[in-house]
Parts: sequence; C-alpha cells; structure tokens
Amino acid sequence: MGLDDRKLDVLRAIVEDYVATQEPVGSKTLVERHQLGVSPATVRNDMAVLEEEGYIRQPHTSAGRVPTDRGYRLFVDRLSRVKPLTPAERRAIERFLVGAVDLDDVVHRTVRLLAQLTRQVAVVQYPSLARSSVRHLELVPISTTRLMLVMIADTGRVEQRLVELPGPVPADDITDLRRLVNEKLGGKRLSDTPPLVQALVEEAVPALRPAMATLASVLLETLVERHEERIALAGTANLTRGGVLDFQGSLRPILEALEEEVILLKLIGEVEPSTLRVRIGDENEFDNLRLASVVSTGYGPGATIVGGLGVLGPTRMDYPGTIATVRAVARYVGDLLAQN
Amino acid sequence: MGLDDRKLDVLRAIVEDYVATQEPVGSKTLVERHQLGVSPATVRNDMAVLEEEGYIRQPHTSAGRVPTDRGYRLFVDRLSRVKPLTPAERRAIERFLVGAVDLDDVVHRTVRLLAQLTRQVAVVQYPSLARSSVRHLELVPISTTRLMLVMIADTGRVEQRLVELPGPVPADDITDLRRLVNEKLGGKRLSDTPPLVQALVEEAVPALRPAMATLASVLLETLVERHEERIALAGTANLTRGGVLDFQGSLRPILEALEEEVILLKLIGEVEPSTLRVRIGDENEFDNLRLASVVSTGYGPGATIVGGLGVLGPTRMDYPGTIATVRAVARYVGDLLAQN
DNA sequence: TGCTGGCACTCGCTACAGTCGAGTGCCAGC
DNA sequence: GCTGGCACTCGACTGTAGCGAGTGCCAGCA
Repeated sequence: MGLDDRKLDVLRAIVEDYVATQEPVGSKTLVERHQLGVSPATVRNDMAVLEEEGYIRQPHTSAGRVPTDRGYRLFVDRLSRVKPLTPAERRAIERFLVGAVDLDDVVHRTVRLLAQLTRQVAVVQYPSLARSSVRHLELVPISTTRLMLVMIADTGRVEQRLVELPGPVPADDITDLRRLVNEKLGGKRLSDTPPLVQALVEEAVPALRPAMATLASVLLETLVERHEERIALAGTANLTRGGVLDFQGSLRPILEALEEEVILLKLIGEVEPSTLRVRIGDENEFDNLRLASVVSTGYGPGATIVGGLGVLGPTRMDYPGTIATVRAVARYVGDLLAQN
Repeated sequence: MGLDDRKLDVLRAIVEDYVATQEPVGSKTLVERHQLGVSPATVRNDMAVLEEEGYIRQPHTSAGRVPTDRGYRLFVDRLSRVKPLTPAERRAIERFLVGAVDLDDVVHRTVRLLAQLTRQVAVVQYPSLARSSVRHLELVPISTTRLMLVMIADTGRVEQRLVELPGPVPADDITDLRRLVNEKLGGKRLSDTPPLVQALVEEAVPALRPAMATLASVLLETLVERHEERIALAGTANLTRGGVLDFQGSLRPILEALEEEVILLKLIGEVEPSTLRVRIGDENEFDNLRLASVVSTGYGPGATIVGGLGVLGPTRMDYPGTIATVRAVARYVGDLLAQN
C-alpha cells in the first residue's frame, strides 16, 4: 500500500509535466525529462500502482497518465516544493499596492494584482463587518423624516443606508441620537452589537424612542444580517486560457458560480487564522466547481483576520506558485491595513 | 438598387429565423415558415440581390444565408416590429424593483433583472457624479489629522474618501469647514464645481487654508476626475448560451472587454437624452466586441439622464425584444429614482 | 416583365476503412 | 527488484464515398 519515495517522485513528475504541457504524460517522456534514474518500464510499473491507488488515471487506454483530484491533493500536501516569489513578482506586488488611497482602492488593486500574478480568477472579500468594530456612526439629515446612516469601521469599511424615520425629528434630536449611538456602539465589534442595539432603544428619551427603534432595526437588519459582505472579482478572462481543455469546454457552470456572492463568500470567506486552504475539484462543495480548484486564505492587520481572498482556476494549476502568490499578497495587504 | 417590399420581407424573415434557430436559412424552409406568397426560386433571386448588396452572406457555398452586420442594421432600423413586453415581464420588473432600499440596491437589482429578462450580459452605470449635484458633504474626524469626507449626491450616490490633513485640526474648525463646503457646494452640480472648489480655499480663514486646500484637492482629484464612475455587471454566464457558435468559440475578447471599466463606460455611458443606441458588431469601436452587439440607453428621474444602462450579446440577438426590455427597465428605474 | 419548376452542381457533413504511433501491460532474464 | 523486449490497444489522422441541403441558371408561362 505504501508508496515508496520513487513512486512519489513519479507522481510529482507527472503533476509537474501535466501542469506545464496540458498533455497526458507517458513513461518514456517522463524519464527523458526528469532524472529518475530508472527505465521507462520501471516507471510504468510505478504508474500502475499509482493508478490502482487512485492518484492518476488514463483518459483512454493508449494515452499517458493524468493526475486525479486525489493525486493533486497528495502533491499539494506532501510533494510540492515551496516556490519562492521572483524578485519581479515581489516588486510588482509592492508597486501595485502602494499609493492606494482608500479601502476600495486597496481591494480593487489587490484583486487585479492577484488575477494578474496568478493568471487566474481572483476574489477578494472586503473586510467583514462582523470582524470589524465601529469607529464612528454618522447621521446625516436628508429631509425632516429621512436620514443617511453612515458607518465607518476600523477596517476602513464604510457603509451607508437610507433611514426612513417614523416622523419628523428636529436637528437637535439628531445630534442626541448621534451622540447616543456613538457612545454605546463606538469601538464595539458589530457581531457583538445586537444586544447593545436593543438596549439603545430603552436608553433613549421617550420622545426619541420611535426614531431610535427605526435606526436600530436598520442597523441590525441591513448592516449585520443582510448584505453585510462585499466581494470584488477580477480576471474572469483568464478562464479561457488553456483553451477548451480545462473545464471540459464549458465555462458556464464556473461563470454561474462566480455570479453568486453567496458561493464566493463560502469559497474564500470561511477563514481560520493563518491557514491557507486548497480545495481541489471534487472537494469543492459546489457541483459547479467540480472541475475547479480554489486557493484561499485570510488576511488582516497583524495576526487578526478581517476577510478572505483567493483565486480560482482549473484543477490543473500551478499549485506551488499560486499558493506562494496568494500567501504573499495576503501578507502585503495585511501590512497595508495595519498601517492605517 | 432599391430593395422592394418583398426583398425586405425576405430579409426580415431571414433575420428572424436565424435568430430563432441559429442555423443558416435556406430558400425552401423560408417559404415554408413564412407566408411570402412566392416560390423558393423567387426567394433565391431576392437572396442573390440581398447578398450582392451586403445584407446577407453564405458561410459556405452550399449553405443557407446568414445576416451580416449591415443586414441586422437594416432590420433594426426599418424592419423590426415593436415587440411589447408580456404582462409577465412587466410584473417581473415591478416585483424586482420594489423594495429596493438604497441606490446600491436599486442598481444591483436592476442589473440582475436586465440580465435575467434579456438573457444577456447586463451593464448598469451608477448615476454619474458629473450629472449629480451635491446634497450634503459630511466631514467625519477619524483622528486629529485624518478625516473621512462623505459626499451624498441628490441621485442617492454616496462616495467617501479618506483625507490626510496637513496638520491637526481641532473639532471646532472641522465644523467650520463643514459649514463652508456645504454652503458653497450644496445644490451645485459636481461638473460645475471646479472653480467653486478653488474659490473655497480663498474664502476660508487663513488658519484653515491648508486643511481646506487638501480637502479641495481630494474633492477635485478623486471625486471629479478619477474613479468617478461606477459600474455594475451581471449575467456573464449568459455568454455561454448558444454554445460555441456565437463569438466564434472564444469568449476571451468579450470577457476581457467586460473587465475594463473604461470600455463599459464608453459602451453605455455616452448617452444623449431619450435615445436608445444599438451598436452591431463592427459598429463597436472596440475590436474585442466585433462579434457582439450592444443595446444601451440612458436613465434618470423624469426627463433628465443621470446614467446609462444596457446589455451586450451576440450580434445574433433578438433585437426587438431586447430593445423593448432595455427601454422598459430604464423607464422603471427612472421612475424609481424620481420617487426619492 | 416577373414568377415558377426543373435540373445540374457545389460542398459541408457523416460514416467507414486503413494506417500510424504513443503508450501500455506483461514476461522472461539478469 | 530492475530492465529490455514484445504484443496489443486505441485515439488521431487521412482518404474515400454517399448524402442532402442549398444554390444558380434556364426555359417556359402568365
């Protein structure tokens, strides 16, 4: 059962060659291109074992071998050697990210950078509101019964919602409301706020309670429960690299998945601290992504994580390179956020 | 040279059949499906003339005819009959757009609705800042040398930028700054503001001039000149309908074009009042879109136009249906904006 | 003059047969 | 346990043939 070192070498060689050439790789070309020190026949025997164990397969009887999802998994877990970024890549990252004026700017630059470096589809989640705390809440009167609630989070995230008040509220009262919400919610994590928000209503003077109740419900419903996450996407054109071969000729399921924020969030949003996740083909919980792999990680200032980012591509991707790039970009973005 | 009525009927029939079936249409099937009142041989003669004039062409010698870009153009201009929306479609529009709480919400719902109804790629431009006026400018202190500038436009558009002040500014002075900018810019069109913004600096008391100058430059550079437009996109998966036939099998150029905001803005952003534009294949100024058609129009409350929206699809698209849908959605969105 | 039926022709599509060659599995021998 | 040799498989490619949708042209007719 156990795969000896040479069999693992063979698997690694198969993965590397197939990723590079997109063509099923045979025993002869394998020994030509890699220093395996044995003959094609020996390699064939090893291949037979690898196939039996489910790490590689033959597209047709008289063709070379192709890695299976399971083969890529083993490759990623135990065989791939770390591929450090080239100096050019490091410079590209720095040059791309300095000069970002704004969280929006940071996110957009990051997603384009990732897409460009990995030549794949890149996805970046804005810092999650649930992981942010309130820096400031601003109430801007629009008319006597309408105001704009603007929330600024410590992560730089800014969200606004129109609030339709139950009745006219004079300017002085708005000031009171503003003071109260900032006093009670300022510095608090949004995920901890629901009880605090409820309490707010009780603490308001009776005259302000209806207005505060509306404000509270807007805060709870729209900022915390719904729509709270945002996503940026770039590089969809990269799906067409590698011709019709990847994704079995139909981009449709992939493009459909990319349109669903919910799916994207699941892909890159579930982040444990300092972990990088690789999901290969079937390991994805969405059927549409059976032919794709996702490399994702969390990012944030210092050790805390405020959001996720990652890339999506064909299972036949350069895992070591992609992993290195995703990790590096996440670190740079984290540093950038820490500076603010 | 002139095309008599029957030849135009033949062209119309060819376009309609080809759009419906995706297959080159021959003289025999044409007379079977349409009441042309003449024999296939006659139709063939007409087709020969239409081909000579460049309205249709033969993919290969022994195939049926296919409309050229020029043929579609004639069809759109003179032959297509208006196709009213079905009640179901009207209902879908209403159901989809009511309950939008927010400009962001309106735009997102609109773009998804358009994509769904037309089954094509939909593009919606946020209300242009250049066509909006300032409702309110809010300055929210973040630290002593930093503040968040939040601009609320009458179109509902909200933009914010971080402003790095040249030195510490006390809270009272912030209040003065806020009052001043609102006094001078409130109600003004952003496209008219550059001279006003310059004047602002002179009108500030000397102590506030440096801060005001920074503020002014942020206002000018980031709100007016750069990044001022935003775009929402949906329905890219629809590009894969019609299999490999449309777009000659390569979505790449299309996807690349869709990633460039500049291109999208050119496509749907250049709007003259109450005009609907159809650009067919070669008529597009971007090479990447040689195989695509774009149907776009402006929208806005009442007669004014604040932005553009439209759809992009294969040249072989249902022009009458698409045109009707785009027009209807634009009107509904305009009404929605007028209510606010 | 304009429409029509008839007819020969074109040419892409499909099916089929044959060849080639990359790649395999297996086996005997070292 | 590795190796060379060998028979075998099967996809890719090529060439041929028949089919059929569709055409252009022409003579005849209203």
